Amino acid sequence: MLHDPAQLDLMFQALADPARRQMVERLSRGPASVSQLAEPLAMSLSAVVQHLNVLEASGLVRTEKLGRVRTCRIEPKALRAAERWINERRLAWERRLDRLGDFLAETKDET
Amino acid sequence: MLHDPAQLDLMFQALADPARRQMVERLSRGPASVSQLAEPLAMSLSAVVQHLNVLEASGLVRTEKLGRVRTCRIEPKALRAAERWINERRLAWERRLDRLGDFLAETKDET
DNA sequence: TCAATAGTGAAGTAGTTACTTCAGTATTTA
DNA sequence: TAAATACTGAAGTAACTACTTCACTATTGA
Repeated sequence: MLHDPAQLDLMFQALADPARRQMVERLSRGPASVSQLAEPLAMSLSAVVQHLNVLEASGLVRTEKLGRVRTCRIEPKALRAAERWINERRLAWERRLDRLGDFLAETKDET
Repeated sequence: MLHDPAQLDLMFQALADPARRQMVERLSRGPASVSQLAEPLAMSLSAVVQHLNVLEASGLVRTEKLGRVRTCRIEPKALRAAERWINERRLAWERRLDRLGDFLAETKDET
C-alpha cells in the first residue's frame, strides 16, 4: 500500500514545499500543536492548516485532537517508504556501475 | 550545495510526478535516449522533453547530446541528497522514541 | 459567564504545472 | 540529395497550488 504510486505522488509532493519540510523538520524533534508549527512560519494560521492537511493526506504526519488542541506527529513508516523508493533506484544504478567497472577491468586484463 | 532548500524543492517536486518517477526508474536500469524514455509513456515527445528538463534542473538527471541523440543518465549524488534529508528526519524521530522508551522503562523499574 | 485561545472552512486570486499542437532544426541513412 | 529520425521551442489552455481574508465554532480559564 505504501508502494502505491499515488501515495508516493502525495508524499513527494508534500515534501516539495519548503514550509512543509520545515514543519516535518520541527516534528522530527517531537510532537507539536498547529500553533507551534505555525509559530516560525511567515504565513497565516489558515495557510499552515492547509499545509498540514497536505502532510496528513500524504500519510507523512498523523494528527489527533484533544480538546481544542490538535497534536501532530511524524509517521516514520511513510517517511521510510519515500526513502526506500529513492534508495532502491540509486542502488540499482550504482550496482550497474559496479558491474560495468568489473567488466571493464576484466576486459583490460584480457588484452 | 546539495543541502540548499531550493535544490531540495526542485528534487522533491521532480519526484512528485509519476511520469518523472517512471523516467528515473527507467534510467536506474541504465542510460537512455529521449525517445527511449518516451516510449512507455502515453504522452507527446514534447511533454517528455519538458519532464526531462524538470529532472535535469533538479540535478537528478544529467544529459549529454551526441549527434542528434540526447543520452540521459541518473546523478546518484542528487538522489542521495534527497534520501539523506528524509533519513535524517526519520532517524531524529526514531531516536526520540527510543529515548522515550528507555525513560518509561526506567521509571517503571523505579516503582 | 465572558473573554481569550485554538483551530476550521469557504471563497477569491495570482502564479504554476502538465499537458497539447504545430512548426522548426540538426543529423543520419538510403 | 532527399527522406527519415531525433529532438527543440513557442504558444495556448485547463487544472492545480499556495496563499489571503473573513466569518465561524469549539474549548478553556479567570
